[in-house]
Amino acid sequence: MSDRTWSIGELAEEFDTTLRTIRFYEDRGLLAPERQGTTRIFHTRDRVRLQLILRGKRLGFTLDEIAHVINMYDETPGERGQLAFLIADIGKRREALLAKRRDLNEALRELDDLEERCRADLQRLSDSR
Amino acid sequence: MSDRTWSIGELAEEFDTTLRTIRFYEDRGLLAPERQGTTRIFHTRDRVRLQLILRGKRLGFTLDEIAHVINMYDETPGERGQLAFLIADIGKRREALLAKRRDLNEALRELDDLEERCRADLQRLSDSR
DNA sequence: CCTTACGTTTACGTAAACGTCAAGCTATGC
DNA sequence: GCATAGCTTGACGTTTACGTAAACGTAAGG
Repeated sequence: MSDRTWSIGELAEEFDTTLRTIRFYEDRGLLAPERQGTTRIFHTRDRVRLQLILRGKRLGFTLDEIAHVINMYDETPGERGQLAFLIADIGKRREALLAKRRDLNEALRELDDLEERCRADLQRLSDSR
Repeated sequence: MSDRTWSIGELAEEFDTTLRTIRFYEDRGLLAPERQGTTRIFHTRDRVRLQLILRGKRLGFTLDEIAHVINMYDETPGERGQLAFLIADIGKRREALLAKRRDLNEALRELDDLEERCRADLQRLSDSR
């Protein structure tokens, strides 16, 4: 597909992060952009990985957890046993995400309750005048 | 309601956290348990707050953000202007949670895709033998 | 009376995730 | 030909969220 490439600055701007952060992710082995001399060249593949990383961060995962998941997407092994392991791993990851979604939905419900109470309070203020 | 109380150790065990963590939250003003002498006595109110804090953490919010939200639940002001502010604030919080849920659902979808690919690979391995 | 369990404060340590210089290379426009 | 913009690698600093150790208080049980 798109064989466009990006500089580190372009990616930082696009995803509202910093050069330092992107370099840090490379240091941690989460990214491995091409090099032309010393300069980093990011391909679509790297871009996608960066998006995965940042999304993981927004969801409160650590970089280690994120690295784990990213490698799941990467290594897609051909061997039988490894595939079984991977599928089991996917199950665990899904459970973690679902747990998070339960937390999230609960928080949303409570927020709705709070707003309702606020609106009721406002109504009462209007009525009593 | 329940006028039961808890020791710091009981709460730590129940929510699978540590004494240090709970004390730290008190230090940061997120909890303010009763004192009998120097010993902390936690009431239902404190317990609920602790649950809120831990859930917030699981969702990747900072303690500052969590403090903000907790205070929203607490201060429920009676005045008109403050109520309007609070409602606006609730809107922002909700948007943050919804954004997080979008991220989450996307991650879940991709995980499903990956699993499907794995199962297809397994199937192919079985077929070719 | 002494241990054991549970609690307390104080204070320094630490891991994660970057921020912030410093010092230097490189390519392009004027 | 030189300033400017953007990139590079160190290396030390900072914030957040606790961990950990020291030194001590308190209440119950054998």
